[in-house]
Parts: sequence; structure tokens; C-alpha cells
Amino acid sequence: MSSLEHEVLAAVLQVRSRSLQVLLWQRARDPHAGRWSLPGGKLRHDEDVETSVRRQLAEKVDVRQLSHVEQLAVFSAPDRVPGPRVIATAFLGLVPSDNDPEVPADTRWFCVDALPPTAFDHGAIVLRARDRLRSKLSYTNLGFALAPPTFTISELRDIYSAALGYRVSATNLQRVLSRRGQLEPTGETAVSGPSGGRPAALFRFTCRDMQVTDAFAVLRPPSLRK
Amino acid sequence: MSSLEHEVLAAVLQVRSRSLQVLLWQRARDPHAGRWSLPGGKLRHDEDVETSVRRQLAEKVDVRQLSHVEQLAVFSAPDRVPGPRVIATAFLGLVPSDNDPEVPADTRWFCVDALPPTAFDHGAIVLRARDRLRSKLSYTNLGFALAPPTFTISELRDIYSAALGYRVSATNLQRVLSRRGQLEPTGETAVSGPSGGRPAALFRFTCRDMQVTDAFAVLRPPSLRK
DNA sequence: ACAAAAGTGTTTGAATTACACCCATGA
DNA sequence: TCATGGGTGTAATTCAAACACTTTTGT
Repeated sequence: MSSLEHEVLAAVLQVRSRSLQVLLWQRARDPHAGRWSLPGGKLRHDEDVETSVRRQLAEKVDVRQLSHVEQLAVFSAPDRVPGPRVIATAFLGLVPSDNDPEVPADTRWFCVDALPPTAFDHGAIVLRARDRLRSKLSYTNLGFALAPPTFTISELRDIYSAALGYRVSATNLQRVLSRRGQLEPTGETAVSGPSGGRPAALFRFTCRDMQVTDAFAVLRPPSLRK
Repeated sequence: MSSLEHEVLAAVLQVRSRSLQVLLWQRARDPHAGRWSLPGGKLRHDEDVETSVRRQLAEKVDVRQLSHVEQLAVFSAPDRVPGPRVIATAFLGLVPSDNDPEVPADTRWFCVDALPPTAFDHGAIVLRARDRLRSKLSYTNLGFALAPPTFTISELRDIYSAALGYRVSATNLQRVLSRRGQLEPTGETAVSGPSGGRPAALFRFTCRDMQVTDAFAVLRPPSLRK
């Protein structure tokens, strides 16, 4: 019989310097020496895939502050990597923008829209992660996973703009998230900037577990209004 | 080293008798003898998971008319099945409502809202498949995968109602799908029923590959209007 | 006072639901 | 001509984008 391995791979995304970035690791050895790949590794016999990906990120790249982890897809083409067959479960991982995890020397953050040459099918996985995040920002409360514990609406606007890849209006962002009950004011206010301006109120997300906040776009169940 | 197997499992859904049903197979042997399980089986060394699930459905339960197949998730708990470890990739499969595939004697269709005792984690997979379908009916053209090649709006309404689990209005269904360009008239009309009534126009889906038709619910990119 | 940044009020527009009404057919 | 669906017109509603305007601060 032929051998079979299972690995987990994570596209860890974070908003850094006002752009959405992914953590990649440069391969030292062939195959694909010099190319950039996703952190991850072999699945152990006593752990499920999510436990595994959290463990490996903590061990290998010191990413312990994952605010959200979710499965993306299985990549299983028989020749996706040379040598013995390896099936991969790919994950999306998110880190709040106020964290700056220690990462080893051979890893770097890259803007998801300007990836370096990637190993194997890892480039496709990054794009899949990016698209998943962008979709879910629209109909879930997933913003909590990118934002610090408390923030001003302007800061949140910058985070959403970076993640979505286009300018978002602070006004409308606040209204949409408030209407859905995602935001609550802390009561505190931030200090004004050096050039003046009204001090901004601080907010936090009401919930830090992912929830669908805008389920049915159309074909809603009949309303119960009498 | 410990052995590792990979299997694929499919929740095959179809609208039958105005309800959303799933194809299950009754286990003859322990473990979980008598319980109902999802069709599927071991992954071969030369095929990817989607190829495998299509092959196994064709071989084992004679389901060849799959109109749509997509990955749901990986189930990887170390003890999810007794004995040697098996990781499963679960799929959602859809069959148009006008097909009635030949299935073996030990398989039966069950309403997804009234499942029999299921084996292992298969019950959870069925519910995941049901929820995925219901979500995607709202923001993609996935209705094509449940509908016959041509249909009246009333027939389509019955299919959507069964799949979603609540009454859908034919009027609004037609308008939503038409506005999105999913439907086109064939020019033909169906014959009137035995009790009279205006003959219904026949429609078809313009596209039979899955496409997202209603991407951003909110936080849309800024409009380009001048 | 003035500039700068935050926050609110209000208009506009699009999408969807709800519902009344008209149309085509069989008996 | 009437019952039985099929199909269209249209109001009401909801939600979000756009933008003008007010508020609060630093200089």
C-alpha cells in the first residue's frame, strides 16, 4: 500500500500598516527552495486539524493570539507536492491589528495583493483566505477578529478598508455595525491627535465569537407581522 | 508509525415529494450496525477528493446525475470512528428533482428534518449540508442544481419551498431570480392542469454552473457614479 | 478665530416584500 | 360564465450610500 500523510496549512492574515498581510515562510531546501510557503506541518495522530494548526502556529512562528480560525478547504491533488502523497487542510487564521507576534527570521509578512513566488498551491490558498475574509466581513461580525479590544470608528474604518481593499466610509460603517448590534460604546474617549479635532469615542465588539448577522439577503421567511 | 486513511463522504440532497431529502445507507455490520450512514469510501492514491466522491457515488449508489458537488469540511477528530484513524472530507451533492436514481436495497431517502439514528458524525454532516444549501440558495444561482432543465415558476417555487423549509412566494421568486439574470423563458408553455387555469410559461436557468449573484450585502465598494 | 477630526441628520436610491388585480384556460 | 391557477402592476418597507451640517477639540 502507498503511504499517506495529512498536513495543515494556515493563511494567517492581519491588517498591518493599513494593508492586509499574510505571514509566509521562506523555504530553505528543495523542492521549491527560496519560495515562500504557508506555515503548518504534519498532523499528529492524537489531534484534530484545528488543534494541529493552532499548535503548529504557536510552535513554529509564535502566533498565539489567533482571534479566529476556520477551515478553508482540502487540497488533495495527487501531485500537489512531489514525493509521497500529502493531503492538506487549509485554514484561515486572523490576528488583531494591535498584536505584533514574534516571528522567526525566515518568515515575513506580505501584502496579500503582492505575493512573492509561492511554493506548491500555497498562493491559491492565500487568495482563497483573502476572499473568504472579505465575504464574511459583509455578513458576519468577523471584524472583531481584526480589531483591537477597543477602537475608535476611524481606526475601525482603516481596518475594514485595508481588509476589503477599498475605501470604507466611517459614517456608514458605524451605522451598519450598530444597527446589527455588533458595536457598543465603552464610554471612554480617545485623546485628540496633535493637530486637534474632537476626541473620538471608543467602541468594542459586543461579541468575540463569529456570528452571522445578516443571514438572508433575499427569499426571507415570510414576516410574522400581523 | 500509525496508519492513516482518508475517506470521502457525501450528503446527497434532492427535493422529493416536496421535501428536502438525503440519501442514506444502512450499515449491516458493526460498528453502528443498523444505523444510517452517508455514502462514500476510501480515497484512492491517484484521485483527488472530488473525483473520488463522484466515482464512489456512481459505483455504490448509482448517483450519476449530480448537478453540483462542493466540499463542506474536514472531519478529523482522532476518535471519530473506532479502529484505525480515518479522516473524512465531507461533500454536499445535489440532484435535480426530476431524476430518480436507482439506489441499492440498503439505501433510502430521508427528509433532512427527520433523520433516523445516524452512524458516527454523519448526522452533523447532513445538517451542515442542509445549511450550506439554504444559505447558497439566497446569494447564488444554486437553484439550477435542484431544478429540472425546464420548469414553471410554480414548480420552482415548490422546489425552493422544500429546500428552504418555508413557503416562498412565486411572484417574488420570479422577480428576484429574473432581476439577477438567472432565469430565461424558453418560449414554451406547459399545459393547463385538469382543473383549468392559465397555462404556465416554461423557464430555464441561464447558467448551470454555480455563480455568486448577490455578492456584497453591505459595505459595498464606493459607487462610480459621477 | 480657525483648522481638524468626530459624529449626526437627512435625502436619495435600490431592492424586496406584500398584495390587489388582470389574464388565459377547462368544464 | 365561473372556478382555477398564472402572471403583472404597484404601494409600502427596509436598508444602506451619500453628503451636508454640527460638535468638540488643539493651536
